[in-house]
Amino acid sequence: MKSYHHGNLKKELLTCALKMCERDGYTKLSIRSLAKESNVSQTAPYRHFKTKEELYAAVATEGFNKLYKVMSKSKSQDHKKNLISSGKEYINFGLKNSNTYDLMFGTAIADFTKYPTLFISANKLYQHFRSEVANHSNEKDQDRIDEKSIDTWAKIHGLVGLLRKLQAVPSKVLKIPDTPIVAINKISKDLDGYLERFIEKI
Amino acid sequence: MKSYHHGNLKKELLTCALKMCERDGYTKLSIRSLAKESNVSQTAPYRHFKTKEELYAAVATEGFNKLYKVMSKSKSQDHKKNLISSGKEYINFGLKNSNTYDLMFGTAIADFTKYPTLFISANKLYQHFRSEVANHSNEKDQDRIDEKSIDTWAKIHGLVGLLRKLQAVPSKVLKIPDTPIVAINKISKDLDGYLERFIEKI
DNA sequence: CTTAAATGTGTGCACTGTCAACATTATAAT
DNA sequence: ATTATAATGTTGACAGTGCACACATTTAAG
Repeated sequence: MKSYHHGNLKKELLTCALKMCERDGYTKLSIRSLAKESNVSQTAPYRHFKTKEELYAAVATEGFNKLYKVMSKSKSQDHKKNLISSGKEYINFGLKNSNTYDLMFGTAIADFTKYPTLFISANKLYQHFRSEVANHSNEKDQDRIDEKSIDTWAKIHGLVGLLRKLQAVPSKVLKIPDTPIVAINKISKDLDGYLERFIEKI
Repeated sequence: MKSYHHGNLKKELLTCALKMCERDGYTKLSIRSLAKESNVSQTAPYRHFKTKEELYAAVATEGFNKLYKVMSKSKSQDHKKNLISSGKEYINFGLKNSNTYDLMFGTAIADFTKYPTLFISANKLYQHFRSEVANHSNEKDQDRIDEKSIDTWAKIHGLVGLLRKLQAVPSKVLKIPDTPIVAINKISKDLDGYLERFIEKI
């Protein structure tokens, strides 16, 4: 007994897309398969997302919100602890939700300022991160805080990129010497220690 | 007067793919359009690249080779100069050839160890980079050299990712305050100085 | 010289994003 | 309450995609 109008299709499409995207990667996510999974006709999603990129943007927005959530969990008085926790959560998110992470930082969405809600969510994340860096480094100069924030972000972001490469590789490759893979693997074995040393240097 | 057999199709396909990929991004690169651009039938490329991913891998390999080339240009006695030059070249490559860079480090090629030539090219690049880091930091402990290399690489790699986001954004966005965009823009304005400070800390 | 391998073409399948025409329902205006 | 309109759904079509198959032509090996 289903009615012609779904009632809450947009939300259902989004949660469905989120799931599919994370499971199979955003390149595999098609509007048609999404429609099928939501039991509507193949063009129904177009009433809610004008293009595929708009759908991507919606998924990415959700991703930023989730990341923001886990990164603002730690509310210790110890600023260093907060930053380390955030770093861990960030890396963890990037590794566990690697397909979504890709959507957030990759090239699927060429100019993310075209999607205001996405832009806002991304900014909110940065501001939180920035405030943590500011608190930890005890810096007052705004330009320096900005530089340190980008600095730290770039490094963690890059690290996620490299660690993800490691994940994809078959384990026997770890035995081949003089390879970035084995170097990254060493770090990944003691990620906590690495992070600690790294935050120390900020 | 063209003969049935092309003669050197594989090479032509590759250079053509390289060009198309850089111009339009690898997502727009299709085997069919590649075939058309090379004036062969739409399935001819399959004789040389079993799958699209294999084509991607070939393009990415070329990318690693090019990057290696520009990064090993500087052969100064001053190790710091070498490293800074490499860093600049790396970032420059990532920004100028951003679509190829994407192919090299993104998710288009899930497991790059599946393609031996690609794997080798990537390793060669890392080894060069690592030796520069080793020379500059005057470190002997192999594990530390590895950590520092990955460390530095991650940061530059992450920086490229962030800078590319900046490139895509319309310039008026730079006026919106409290945005990572403006922070990144500040760094990009004085990339040389930033790099100098950053290498110093290694 | 024959035969196998390499490299080309053509056809077809299932899938994709997107559009236009149309059906149904919810909502706002009278 | 009735009606116009906007929102939201469906169907069908178009051009483009990756790839598999059968077939043609050329090259190279025996």
